[in-house]
Amino acid sequence: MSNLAKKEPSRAESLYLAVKDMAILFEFKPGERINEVALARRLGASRTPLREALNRLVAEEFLVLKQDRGFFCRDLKPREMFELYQFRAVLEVAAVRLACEQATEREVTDLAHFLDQTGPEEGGRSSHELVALDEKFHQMIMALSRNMEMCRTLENVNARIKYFRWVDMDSKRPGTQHEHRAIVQALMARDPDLAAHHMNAHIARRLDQIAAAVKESFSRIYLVA
Amino acid sequence: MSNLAKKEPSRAESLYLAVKDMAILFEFKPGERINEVALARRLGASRTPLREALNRLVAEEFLVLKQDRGFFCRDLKPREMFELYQFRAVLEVAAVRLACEQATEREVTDLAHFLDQTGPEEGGRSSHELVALDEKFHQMIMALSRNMEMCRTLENVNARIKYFRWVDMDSKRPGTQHEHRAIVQALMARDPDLAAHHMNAHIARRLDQIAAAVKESFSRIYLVA
DNA sequence: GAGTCGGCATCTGTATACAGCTTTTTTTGC
DNA sequence: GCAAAAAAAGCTGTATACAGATGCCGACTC
Repeated sequence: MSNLAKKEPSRAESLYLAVKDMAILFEFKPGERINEVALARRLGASRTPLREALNRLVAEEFLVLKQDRGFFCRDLKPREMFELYQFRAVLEVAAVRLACEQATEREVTDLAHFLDQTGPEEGGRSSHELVALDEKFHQMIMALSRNMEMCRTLENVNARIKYFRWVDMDSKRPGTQHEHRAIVQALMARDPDLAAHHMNAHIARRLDQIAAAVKESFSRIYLVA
Repeated sequence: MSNLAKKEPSRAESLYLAVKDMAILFEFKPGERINEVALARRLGASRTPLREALNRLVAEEFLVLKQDRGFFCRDLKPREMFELYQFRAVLEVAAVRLACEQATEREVTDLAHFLDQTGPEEGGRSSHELVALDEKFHQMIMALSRNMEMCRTLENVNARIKYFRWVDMDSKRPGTQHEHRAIVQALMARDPDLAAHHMNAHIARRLDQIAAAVKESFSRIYLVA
């Protein structure tokens, strides 16, 4: 039939995905050293492809590599989380401005539809699901900016703050949906300044809760263990 | 004396730096396949640490990895260059706004001093030197934003467009210094909107020259060979 | 003469072996 | 009994070997 049949990914590739997930979930504790031999055995591969995966994750800032001492999990520093949130705000504000120029009518109405379907408020969803939906909404706007580079960077930032967002999402914050709707309305009106204003308020609102949420993150990370 | 003596970097680390430089200089032609055995021999190492370096560069988008076919040099696509320039503008506009709030008086005057020392206009410098100075100026502002994550991302973007900037710098554009000065003055006045305006104009001015500069880049890349 | 098949050369992807550095444990000196 | 030194264990960083995939080239077919 098809020789388009997707060939299965290399060991290094699947290890990369697996270890990245583990890093996102903080299955490695902050600052913890990663034992290559043990991890390779656990994941059923040898050290060579594992190390290639680990090197990619160093470049993406999920891990840190120390000379002759090996790979370590990144730290979880409040300051770093703050900067990532700030970065996210910068990216998304720029994105929504560009989207005001670039998006087609169809795309904007699709976005509004997406909001409708995900319901007015949480509706019994887990925080993982809620974050996934929230992230999806924001990624859709980023896509409308037509800038793949910014899109890729936002994905990286999102992955690095995801754990944190799960925690943050649990300390309930109503009105998210409402804020999203304000953004879409500004987008429909093709008003970049207004859209940017709403987007910035939406994200910046969380900035001052960061210290508390980092504390909470720590306790969860170590409770799981 | 000191046991702080910096221990020399690992093979993988120095290979990473060496190959990154080669990628920046487009010593690999766009789309070209990289022969690991040949490159490893040329750089005096074995394939294992070289592949670790190459994997890092894939994560940084200097190279592309194709299943069972190896590592390839990134393409040089006008669209991609456009997006990177746009991204750079977004980052730097945000940075200068933050700098208006965050920078100390001392830092701003240092910045002005830096401009003075680098002279009114080029003064017989090579385009490599001019780009280095220009980049330095912009990185100094980025540092004033106090956001390390954005700083790191800007470094990556700059590295990826550096070749392109060398070419662009050659097709002389006077007034750079003047524009820089306008940015610093707005910064001194702590006027974020004005500073952002100047920064954006400064970078955006190049956006429409991109198609031409990419063409020119191609011819240079292949002439060197 | 164009196209296809088969075999050969080349190269990548992975496992494994080993040297050297780090960390831990044990031993020694006081 | 404690601290420092020495030895042992463990782990990383790199080289090398090998299996499997890809791409090339010539022979054969129509």
